[in-house]
Amino acid sequence: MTSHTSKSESRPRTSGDKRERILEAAVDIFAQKGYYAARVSDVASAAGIADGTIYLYFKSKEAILISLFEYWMERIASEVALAMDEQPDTSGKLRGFIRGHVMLAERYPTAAQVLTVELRQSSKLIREYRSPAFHAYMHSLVEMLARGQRDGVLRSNFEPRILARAIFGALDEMALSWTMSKKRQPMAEIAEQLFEVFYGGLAQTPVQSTASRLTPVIENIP
Amino acid sequence: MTSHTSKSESRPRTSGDKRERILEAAVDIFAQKGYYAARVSDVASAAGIADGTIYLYFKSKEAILISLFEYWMERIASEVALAMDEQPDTSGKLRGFIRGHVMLAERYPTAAQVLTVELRQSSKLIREYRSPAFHAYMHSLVEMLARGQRDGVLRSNFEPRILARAIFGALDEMALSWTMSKKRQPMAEIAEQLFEVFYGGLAQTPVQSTASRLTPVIENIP
Amino acid sequence: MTSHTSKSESRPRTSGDKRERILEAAVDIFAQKGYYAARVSDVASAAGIADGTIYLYFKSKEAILISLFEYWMERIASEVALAMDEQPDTSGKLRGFIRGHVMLAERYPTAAQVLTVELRQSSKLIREYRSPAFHAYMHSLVEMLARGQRDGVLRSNFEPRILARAIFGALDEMALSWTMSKKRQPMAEIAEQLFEVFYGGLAQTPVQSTASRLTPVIENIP
Amino acid sequence: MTSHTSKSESRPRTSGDKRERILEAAVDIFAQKGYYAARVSDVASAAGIADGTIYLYFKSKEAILISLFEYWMERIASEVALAMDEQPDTSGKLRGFIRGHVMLAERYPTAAQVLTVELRQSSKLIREYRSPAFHAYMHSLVEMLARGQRDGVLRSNFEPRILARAIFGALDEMALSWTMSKKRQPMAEIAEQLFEVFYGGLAQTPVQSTASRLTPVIENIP
DNA sequence: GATGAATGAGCATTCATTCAT
DNA sequence: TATGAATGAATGCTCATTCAT
Repeated sequence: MTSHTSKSESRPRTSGDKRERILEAAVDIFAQKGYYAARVSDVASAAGIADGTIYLYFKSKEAILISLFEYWMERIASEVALAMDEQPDTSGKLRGFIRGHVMLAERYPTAAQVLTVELRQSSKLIREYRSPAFHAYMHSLVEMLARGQRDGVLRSNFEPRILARAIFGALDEMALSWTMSKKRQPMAEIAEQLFEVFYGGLAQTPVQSTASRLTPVIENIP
Repeated sequence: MTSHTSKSESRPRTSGDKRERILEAAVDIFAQKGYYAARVSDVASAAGIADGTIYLYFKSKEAILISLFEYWMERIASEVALAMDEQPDTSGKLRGFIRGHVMLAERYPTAAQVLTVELRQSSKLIREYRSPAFHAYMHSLVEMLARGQRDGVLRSNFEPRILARAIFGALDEMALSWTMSKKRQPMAEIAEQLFEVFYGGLAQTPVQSTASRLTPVIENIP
Repeated sequence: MTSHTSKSESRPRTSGDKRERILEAAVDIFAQKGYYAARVSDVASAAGIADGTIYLYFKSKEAILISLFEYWMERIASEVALAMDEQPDTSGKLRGFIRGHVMLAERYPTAAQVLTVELRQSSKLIREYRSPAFHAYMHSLVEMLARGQRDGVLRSNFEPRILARAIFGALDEMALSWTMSKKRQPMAEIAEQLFEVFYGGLAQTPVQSTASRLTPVIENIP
Repeated sequence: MTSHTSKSESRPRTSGDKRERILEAAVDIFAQKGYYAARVSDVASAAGIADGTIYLYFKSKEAILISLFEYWMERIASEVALAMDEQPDTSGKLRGFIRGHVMLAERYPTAAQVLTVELRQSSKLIREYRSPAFHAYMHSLVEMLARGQRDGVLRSNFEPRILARAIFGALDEMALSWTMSKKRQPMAEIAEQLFEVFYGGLAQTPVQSTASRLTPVIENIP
């Protein structure tokens, strides 16, 4: 996925692997018109190929959407995995996770739009299709929270699966409202606010944002 | 909207105001099949009326979806407004807000499904249509957070508009994953976990869930 | 049919026999929108009555069109019959016929429009329905031409049925193009030109239009 | 356009350019059922193609009618132009014009039926659409009459535009009533009668059809 | 592989007509 | 008589998918 993915304009692409060109074109077209309003022929001409050629690479229109979902969820999953791996402690891992997710949306707005808006509509996708990449994504978040609890860094009065989902929902909504808004605030700032609130709520010892803190020690006193 | 709204089965209804019957039928049908897959005639027969009669009450299929959105956003908005009004302090208001939203989804699962899944798809709705009820909903949340900050109860290092959106995203995702899951955990429990995390992250003095706390006093020391 | 028949505007009528009000409204509406594009409810509201009431007076939408046709063909037939009866000789009768037809169109343009344009479309009307009034109209013209031939005033080298039809076609087209045109020339002038050409072509001794003529005297010679 | 165009039966055609096949099928179907009663799928199956294929060649059902009109008006226009060009004098040109028009109707009765009956109905066609071919047709007739007047062959007491329209109306009606009638008289005879009447009425010196006459001499006396 | 003409199932919407009041 | 809410049959057009070239 090259940088021109984020262009909402849809001129024919003439280089690169065909399957990838179709996916790139599809992101743009789906983001512009929405999945249902988008025609397969729109995607084809944006990709600079014939309509029929689409079907040499994808089983159906919906298969394009699913592939798109998998492709981007993998990117997000690996992005957040990387960000988490770089950090030794739970605090850093959560910050990395949030930043990773949210800043990928900043880098690829059209993709973010498709993921947040269009994906919820396809009954097949949401109801029947179980995405491996999405599960990997959720799993790494759940695991991180659970480990934090085991290590005593995070409180034990929440269920990791619930909170992981809530965090995902918050991040997803952030990405959505950000792509929809006109005046876009830097995602790094948004990510920091979210991190502080979530970590503050999840941790035994909440961070004190920028200021130095004495409280942690005391906090552990029951 | 009576309790049978939540039935996913679609036997013809034979009583009540016709416009309302259409809306009730539409929730069921849209939840079952998804908005795009649902046919107008499905809605009509679920409502026990002729296809053409739909158009005496709604301009188009999409108008049904919009009406549905408004109807339920108003319910959610008034539900959370009520729950907040009953509580004097920010803590109680936030808890009421979260519980109000999430438990309405528990009571009306099909409606929740339509709101969380189907509504994101209609380009008109999300992109062009600006819902008064949704804005009222967001506004009350933003205001509550802002007041909490002014009162010194909440930290000042977050922007109410950002966090309000994040909370909404989390609640929306909770409603979505809850309606999708097989074994449904009581929403009250989920709500409590979310409340504690969010309030813990937002407040100057985080709650200590069940246990007694000494920390608050100390927390205010910079 | 009162003079406001010719108004293309369609405000509700509130007086007069209901059946007649429906016909008056129908002429206006059909002339404005065309028969197929016109809704029965348009006619009803232009007539100031409820939709269903139409069906107390007419069997169907098409029945309105047929009644309209009969009503106006009778008017045209009686108009031209009157004009012919006032004249003793073939020449005068033909002039009366032409003037009668064409000037009725001038007086009732919307009716003329419906008769010339809309009537040809209804397959039932043209193909299955045989109008008594239209036949009466054609018959009087055929008879007049035949009598002219028997009297030796008109040439014998044409078939009255053929020429009657041709004259009707010419007059019908005159009415049509007149109602369609912006700058409308007085029908009296048009009628005179048509009369002179037709009579000139049909008569043993053609008229000499504006110039002084000696021929009239001769015309009467068998 | 091959000769089977005139068959009113509508068996699927399997050869020839597809656009032309659609037009041929449409003439038959429209003549049989009328434009409004005809379904697009009727035309498609008569043309031996799928419904959707129609829309690869025509924008809409109405576009077929318009194309039909243009196609046939061009044929008529070129037919009468040819017939007129072959004749040196006004008399011969008028005869050629009348014969050309009327005998084309004899050769292509279904097309004649569609042109005379169905075309008046489409509001777009008659009211909004201005046909180039129809104007060319009328123009050549008007010019011929005007030239006749300038040359002193035709009388000057008529307006070419008016009489051209009247002649067209007469010919159109001839075509219509001929296609509607059971026992069809040869169009050549009809054409001759019309020619004699019209030329007799238009000319300074009318033709003396078959029999010798003495009147002409007298006629010329002012 | 690539094409793009052809396919034909599918559906929102209209509107003449009915009938309970 | 008069109403007008309700009906439901009818259809032009779209567009994902196929397949002969």
